Amino acid sequence: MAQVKLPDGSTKEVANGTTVEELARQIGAGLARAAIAARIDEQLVDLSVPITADVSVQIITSKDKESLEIMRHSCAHVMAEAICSIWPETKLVYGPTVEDGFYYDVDLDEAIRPVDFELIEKKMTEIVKADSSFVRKEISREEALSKLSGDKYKTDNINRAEGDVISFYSHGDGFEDLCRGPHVPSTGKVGSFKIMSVAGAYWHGDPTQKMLQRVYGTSWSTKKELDEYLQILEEAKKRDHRVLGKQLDLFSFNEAGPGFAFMHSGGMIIWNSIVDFWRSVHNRYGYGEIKTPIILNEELWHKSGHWDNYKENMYFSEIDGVGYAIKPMNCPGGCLVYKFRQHSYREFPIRVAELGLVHRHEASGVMHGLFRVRQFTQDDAHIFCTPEQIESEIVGVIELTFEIYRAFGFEDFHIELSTKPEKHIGSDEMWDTATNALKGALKRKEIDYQINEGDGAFYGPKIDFHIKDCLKRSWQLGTIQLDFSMPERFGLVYTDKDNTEKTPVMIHRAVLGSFERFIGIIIEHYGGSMPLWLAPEQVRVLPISEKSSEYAEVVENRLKDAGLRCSVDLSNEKIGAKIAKAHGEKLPYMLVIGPKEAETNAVNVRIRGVQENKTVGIDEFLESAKCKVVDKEIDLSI
RNA sequence: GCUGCUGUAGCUCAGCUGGUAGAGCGCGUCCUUGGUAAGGACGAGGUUAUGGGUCCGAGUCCCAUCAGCAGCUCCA
Repeated sequence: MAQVKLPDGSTKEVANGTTVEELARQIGAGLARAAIAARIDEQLVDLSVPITADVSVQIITSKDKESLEIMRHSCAHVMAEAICSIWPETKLVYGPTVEDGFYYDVDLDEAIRPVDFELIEKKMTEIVKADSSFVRKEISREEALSKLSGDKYKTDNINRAEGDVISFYSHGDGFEDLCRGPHVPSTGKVGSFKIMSVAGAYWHGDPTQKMLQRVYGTSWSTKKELDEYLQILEEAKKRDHRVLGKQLDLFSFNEAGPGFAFMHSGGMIIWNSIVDFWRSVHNRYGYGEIKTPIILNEELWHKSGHWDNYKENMYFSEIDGVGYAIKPMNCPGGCLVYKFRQHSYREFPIRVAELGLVHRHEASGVMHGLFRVRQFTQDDAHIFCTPEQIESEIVGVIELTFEIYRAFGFEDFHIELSTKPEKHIGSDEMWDTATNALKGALKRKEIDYQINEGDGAFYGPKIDFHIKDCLKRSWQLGTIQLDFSMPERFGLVYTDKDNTEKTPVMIHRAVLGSFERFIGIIIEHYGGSMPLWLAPEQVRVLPISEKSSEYAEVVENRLKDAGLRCSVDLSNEKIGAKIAKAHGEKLPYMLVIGPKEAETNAVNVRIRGVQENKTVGIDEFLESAKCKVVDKEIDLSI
């Protein structure tokens, strides 16, 4: 007999060798029906596992979050069988679960196309209907290796697996796959699924290896959950900044310059509003602002180390027979400005910001709307200071960064610290000092962070800031990078207290990262419905008919005098159509006016997304709107 | 850069196995002068991404180039 401890604290005695499934049945028929897998002493196992000692057991049902992963993994096996039955020459590689679903990498010369998904799903449905059991078989590592000796992918998987026992799972007639498990008891329990997409993926993520086909699928406990998930995907699609940018006439791309964004006047209003805010904050934090040239002599880039470490991403040109480079970063230019005159320790720290336009030749396949472009504006800054000042300067940058993020409603951030990469300049000692300074500042601000070993820039370690948008998607924005080597390379010095020349420390930092990308992020974050202070057009006056054109002009002038961005819709349309059009353009405020309003110097205010409307005096509206702009308020209600 | 898919009117898309382009929205003109999420009529718009090829004939089939999309690798 074995003593089984259950999650509610109770114990149950069962015969030695009782399977978990039998245990579930003894507890209750409902539980047995709902059971997907189990956890024995912290380890996830199949229901068919026998209990042979005193253990604690938790039966996992679809209510537990672990079940979804198990289900999806099983679903991946079902998909693998379906693919193998359609294309018998398929070699299976690896099929894990991912967030929201699973994929299976397969080696198959014939391309699987989206039109084939239906066929795969049909085959899967047959396998699910058969409801055949998942059967686990364990053999020794040696046996497994000889069994699969002809299969380089599975042999590789065995070599990567831990332990001496290698397990296989089979279901139905003949389908078997190397797998750690656990699995749902039978193919009928893989949930509601859908094949999502297919794309190429290198074996082991290594570009020198064969390109495999990665088939993505998703599965959920119920059809309803699957439909909800597909619905959310639809919603995210509507928020796509590439779609909204086109629809709202904010920016565009053209074949004439792949990866180079064209900012339209609407997009530039958003841009300039952010710049105004950004400048005011930087001014308050003691930054000066400079602007350095986009094209600089190639020699400079040899000196900075970019030629050796970043050449493949740079654009080059020639002027009067002399080599020039288009800047991919602003720091060398910043160093030249520093060098323009002498500096004393008394001036330190010197904080110099630059909205620098940089060009980087990104691989053609990685471009993505405003998120990944070949030309972008960094909200860069370089701080020159003494080693003693590093920590407090970093603390200052962190405070400034958080203040800016909060203005856009980003409250959920996390920080990552990246250390020395393989390709780097500077001594190990330098790297240690720099890395410790960053850690010190984070400790002082009591900020938790994650460490990414080997992920730093070639000239120094860095801290990266990540934010989460309203759809809980994470984005990297700001970065702080310590640099002890660039000042040395450029021969930057300052005169210290003891009247000797010393090399300053240089801190590179960006808060928003790239203006282009940040604008893309906030478009998605706000779903195109920009807060008043960022909205390209803030108010539109909608006269009921031509008879009110004159009063519309009066209202428009009042709005313009108050500094609000506005227009009047004088089109020959009924009021309903004008409202619908303004809503489509995501106008924050619509002021409906007719003879009634004209009589009392009033406006009837309609707010974006709100059905009810309210008549107020012009002055009252202006006062409220002006305050909302100044306070960067998101709520539009008056 | 790699793999796969896509490219038709300003936008979103239709166009079956090859037989000389179509809708809705938008745009223009006119009618209508209206009270809160799209009134009506008429009309203008396309070397079907580009360049080759097969064919009596190509939006449709084949090849190349360019661009976009989904991923992979890389990255702000």
